[in-house]
Amino acid sequence: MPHHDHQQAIRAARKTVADQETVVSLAETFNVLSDQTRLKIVLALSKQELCVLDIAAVLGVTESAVSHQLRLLKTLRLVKQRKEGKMVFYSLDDEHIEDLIQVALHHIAE
Amino acid sequence: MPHHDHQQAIRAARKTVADQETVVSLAETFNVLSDQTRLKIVLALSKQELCVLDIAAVLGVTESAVSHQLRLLKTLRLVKQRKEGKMVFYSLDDEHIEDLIQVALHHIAE
DNA sequence: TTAACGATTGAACACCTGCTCAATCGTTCA
DNA sequence: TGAACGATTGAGCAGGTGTTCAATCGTTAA
Repeated sequence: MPHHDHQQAIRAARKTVADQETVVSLAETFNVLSDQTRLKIVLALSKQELCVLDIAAVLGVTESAVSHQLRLLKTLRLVKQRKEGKMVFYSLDDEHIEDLIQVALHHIAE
Repeated sequence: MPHHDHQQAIRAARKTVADQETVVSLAETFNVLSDQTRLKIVLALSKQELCVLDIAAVLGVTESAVSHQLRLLKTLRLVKQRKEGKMVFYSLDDEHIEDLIQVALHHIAE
C-alpha cells in the first residue's frame, strides 16, 4: 500500500492552479509592485496627485526614470494623468492597489 | 500666485512613502509572487502538501526548476518542508499569502 | 519667434533572473 | 553493497528589466 498517491495529488492540485490567463494576470499585478521605484511612486500618489518632477524629487531619481515607469503604470491602469500647462499630474486610478499594499504590510509584520 | 506648491507637495509625499526597510520588504513580497512558476507553486500548495515531483508534474516543468524556486520560497518563509523517506513534501507556511492572492484577484476582476 | 521648462521617448548599457544541464547527495530496496 | 529514485546544487546561458543619456515634443512667457 503506497503512502502517497501521486496521480490523485496531481489531479487535485491541477484544479487549485487557476487557468493560465488568471495566472498571467496575477503575476503581472504582483510584478508591477515588485519594483521599488514603481512601488514608491504608488505610495507617493496614495494621498495626493503629483507632477513628474515632484515624484522624481521625492524618490531621488531622474525625471526620465520616473517617466518610464509612469508609462508602464499608466498602461496597466494603475495611475491616470491630468495635464495642466507644462505639467502633468499623476494620481492613482485603482483603489484595489492600496488594499493590496495593506495586506502585504500585514504579511511583513509576520 | 503659483497654482502648485512643489515644496509642500514634496514634503507631504515624503511621509506617505514608507521607510526604506518597509519598501524593500514590500517589493520583495510582491516580487516572490511576480513569477509564474512560483505563483503556480503557491497556488498548487494552497489546498494540500505536495512533493517536488508532483509539483513539477502539475506545472509541467523540470524538477530542477521547481527545486530552485522552492529554495527561494523557503528562504522567504512562504513554504515549509517535511521529509518522508526519499520524498520532501512542501506546504504553505504563511496564511497571509492566500489573502494577498485573493485581493489581487479582486483587482484583476476590475 | 525664441528661450526656458516640464515631460516624453528611444537606444544602449549593465544587471538580474529563471532555466537547462550535469553532477551530486540522501534514502530505500533488491 | 550497489542500483534506483527523489531531490538538491552550481555553472552557464539566454532573455528580460531598469537606468542613463541625449534628443525631442509641447507649452508658457519674454
